[in-house]
Amino acid sequence: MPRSVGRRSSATGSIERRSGCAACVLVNRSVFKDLDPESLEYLGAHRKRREYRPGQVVFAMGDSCGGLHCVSTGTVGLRRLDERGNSVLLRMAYPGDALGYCSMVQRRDHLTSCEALGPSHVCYLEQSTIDTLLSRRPALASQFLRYTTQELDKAYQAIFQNAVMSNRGRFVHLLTILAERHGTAHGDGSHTVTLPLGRRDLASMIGTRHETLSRIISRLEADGMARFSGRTVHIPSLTPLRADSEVAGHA
Amino acid sequence: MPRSVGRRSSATGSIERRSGCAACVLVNRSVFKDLDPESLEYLGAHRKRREYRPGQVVFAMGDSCGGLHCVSTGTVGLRRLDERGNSVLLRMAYPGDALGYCSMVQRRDHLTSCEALGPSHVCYLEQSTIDTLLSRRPALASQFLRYTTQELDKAYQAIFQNAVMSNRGRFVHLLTILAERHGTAHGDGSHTVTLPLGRRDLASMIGTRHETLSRIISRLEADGMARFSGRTVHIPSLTPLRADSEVAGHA
DNA sequence: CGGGGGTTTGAGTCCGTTCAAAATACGTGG
DNA sequence: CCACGTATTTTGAACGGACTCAAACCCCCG
Repeated sequence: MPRSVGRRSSATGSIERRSGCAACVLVNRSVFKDLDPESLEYLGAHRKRREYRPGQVVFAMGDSCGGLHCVSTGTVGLRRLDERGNSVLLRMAYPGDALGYCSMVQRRDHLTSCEALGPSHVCYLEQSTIDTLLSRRPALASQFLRYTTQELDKAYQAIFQNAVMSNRGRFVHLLTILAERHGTAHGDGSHTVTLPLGRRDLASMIGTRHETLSRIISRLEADGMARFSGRTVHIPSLTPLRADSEVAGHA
Repeated sequence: MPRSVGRRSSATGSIERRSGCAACVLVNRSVFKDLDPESLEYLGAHRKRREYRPGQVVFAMGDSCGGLHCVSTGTVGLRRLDERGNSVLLRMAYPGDALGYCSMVQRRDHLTSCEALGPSHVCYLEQSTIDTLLSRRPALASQFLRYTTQELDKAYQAIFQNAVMSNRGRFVHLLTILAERHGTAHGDGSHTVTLPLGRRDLASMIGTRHETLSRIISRLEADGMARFSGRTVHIPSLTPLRADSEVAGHA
């Protein structure tokens, strides 16, 4: 059972300086962003904050959902599995993102599992805490609604692009997104990206096999669009990548 | 501009017998299902109900979103297009389903277009009407939240299946879903389905070309799993279809 | 009877998958 | 620090599937 840090305000990380969730909320743009100080205080007093190492499981498919998770630092992934061992990384979540809200709202067991992709901190909020806050602050429900509809739009966009783009186009598109999140830009417009995922998970995100992804990567290198070395990618320029994912028809 | 029927309670259809949305709400399970009679009355008084013929557009991508649409009768489709003429049918909606709520919640123009797939009735509710109701009945926000999270779960499930299943598996799966909605069961376990879509849209829903879909259909007929004649499908038994979509690995 | 859209079929090519093996990176313990 | 075992990634070859382009077909409607 996660316990650890709790509400101690004199803890190590700089994020612990301020009590509760105030620090998170200020730097990020979570669903709690417009909450008043009193509610934030309440939230901070009732959260359980826990550290996760890469690969560690936050919750698993089939687990009962007793509340809401919220990413504080790091990167986590939502994964779905089936009986035959297929694994797909459905979504990546970053500080401020909520996790497990579908199951919480519907009072149902988790349909996806969640694991840390890098060193991360994830907070946990009991269902009762959220319910109390929702009844006291109706505006919070609107924020949740805004958040879920944004995610829904993203999901539909992903479905559309999966239907319309080629494997290569999908990967190039994924690469540009990852570059924005995990890349550092250099003066000459080139970027260096440290991917938070292995080949298998990258392949699952574009709906193909890791062998196929390897060949796609080879071709990208042959075209001079990127150089791959393990999880490190060097991209001379994002422009041709974006152009590629725009044009890339179905085959 | 849609106008027409409005609040007249002595109109033609049987659904018009009861005033307002009460009839819709009772038979279906819309987001308004648990609303009190007074609110339903308010809703019914402020809705604009309109009839659509097959192919007619309810709203289009880029249109400003001034409120919420709700399917009353029939079947409608949500479609997304891109610059190069690609068209994907993202979702089908049935009586009780809400449309355009993402754009309404986010106060943004529509990202998808919506058109009637068969003869349909769709109601329109002004943003202000929904806002008033939301402020008077906070429980309505919870219902919306439940609805959007359900749709989000469906979307993720679709992404997962697109990533994991073959074209044939995806189509068989789609076929079983359409059979449940649009099929009539016979005594011997066979079903007759009248598809509400043409081949092109069917193909777009599984992310392939209509030529490829034609060949998939040929193979299904060769396997004796279904007989196709235009938009009419006869399915001897759903059992082998379900088994097929379970097993069908990626290729 | 002649469009015109939608659907099916055909041939060729490319792409993606499978199975298998080699190469590389990684973590552990000696 | 190196050796080792393990997991991941890359590459190869063969097969099947899917895409493109194109033509024929069908059906509904004017």
